[in-house]
Amino acid sequence: MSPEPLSRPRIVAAAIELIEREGADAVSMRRIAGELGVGVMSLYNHVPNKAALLDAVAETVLSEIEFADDPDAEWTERVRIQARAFRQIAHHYPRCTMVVVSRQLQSAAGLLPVERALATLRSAGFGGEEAVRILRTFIAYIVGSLLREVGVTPTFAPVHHSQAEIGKVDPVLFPETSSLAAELGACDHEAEFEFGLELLIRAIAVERGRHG
Amino acid sequence: MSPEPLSRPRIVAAAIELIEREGADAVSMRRIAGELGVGVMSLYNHVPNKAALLDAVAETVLSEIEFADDPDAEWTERVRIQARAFRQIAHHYPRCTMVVVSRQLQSAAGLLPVERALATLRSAGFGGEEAVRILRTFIAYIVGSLLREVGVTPTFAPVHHSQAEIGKVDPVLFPETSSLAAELGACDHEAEFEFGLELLIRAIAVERGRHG
DNA sequence: ATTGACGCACGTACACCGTACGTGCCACGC
DNA sequence: GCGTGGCACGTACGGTGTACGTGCGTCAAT
Repeated sequence: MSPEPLSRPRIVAAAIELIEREGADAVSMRRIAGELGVGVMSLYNHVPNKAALLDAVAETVLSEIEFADDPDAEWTERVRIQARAFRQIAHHYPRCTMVVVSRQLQSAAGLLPVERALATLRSAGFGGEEAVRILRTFIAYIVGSLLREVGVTPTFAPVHHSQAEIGKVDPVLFPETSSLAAELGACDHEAEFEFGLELLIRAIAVERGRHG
Repeated sequence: MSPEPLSRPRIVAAAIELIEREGADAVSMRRIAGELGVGVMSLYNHVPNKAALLDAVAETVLSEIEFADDPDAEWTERVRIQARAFRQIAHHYPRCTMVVVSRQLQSAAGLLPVERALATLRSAGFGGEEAVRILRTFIAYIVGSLLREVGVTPTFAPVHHSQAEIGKVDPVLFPETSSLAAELGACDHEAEFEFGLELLIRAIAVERGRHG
């Protein structure tokens, strides 16, 4: 079937493709082996186990985000760009997003965005402790936004049917929720993301103005 | 073993206890049945399947968060309190947090916090669309924070060993990361959470002052 | 050229998983 | 007294991750 030799990158690529095509639940070692036209146990010559394979998936996805950093730009613009770069994950690999977010990796791929962000913040004049704090705040916001965007978090990212679903809430028990059904049922993820991002950036800008 | 009759709440409680004791991966229908001293298939008389059981777990955990809302307080304080209430989850049910966050539920338990938050924001004078936007921003931040807190997100919530781990990063490839190893290795989750929360609340307060 | 070792694809086997289905008990309404 | 329905339970099937053994191809040293 495939003349090229089995290899770790080929296995990871097959896993990513499978996740995007059929969802993370569909991933099994047998399934991946099938995709590659290969025996199941052959995979274990290149990957120690399934958990490590999923880590590799996360790492690969993470390493593919494209940073277009301009060191001469305002730090606010640089932060914006880095945050948006992260959000690309949800676009390029929507079904992998949960995998990426739900495993913690201490590999280089996971560290590089951290390094960039810290460098940006430090060069903007923030202290070390401050930079770490700000970074953590942004990551929390970004991770939470991605989860909503890929439809995993309970706040009405319309999974394409919720328009109908949402009308069902009892208007006397949940007056606000039901009167805002239209707004809750629709979600322009990009606008939503930008809104919170801008909010955070502005808040941090005034923070910096106050004591530094 | 247990004279009390099997029931859905007893099953859910056993599942929660098991998750907290051994982690979400340890959950299996057989395992839960074992905990209850009961045959596996008996569970299916009360719960349609495992996914529904996990939904029930999420719903139960969510329904146990305690809101101490004071309708007379400033909206900023009310938002603070509601956000902190959510964070209780990570304290009371740390290992369940991922389960809660990773399933979207449209049940009453999931809707009640939404309703409360919307009511608070509307009564503070925000428009409908605005309120929904702000709510989504807060939820993104809170969810992201919880994930970091329960040690699932790749930004160095010290899993209790990372102090050692973190020293390992190459100082020439990752100068900032390695020079800030101490700050990255430690994390006062409460302070961290409060920092971002305050940032968001202040930002929204000025937002409101500007056009409404 | 022969042999040895090693890398790697693969099959088999095992323990565990979710759950469809059938069986039997027991407590209730008629 | 008798049906009936709810519920606990056992068995069984198709799926999972992976430990282990086997055999083949290639390359190194003799």
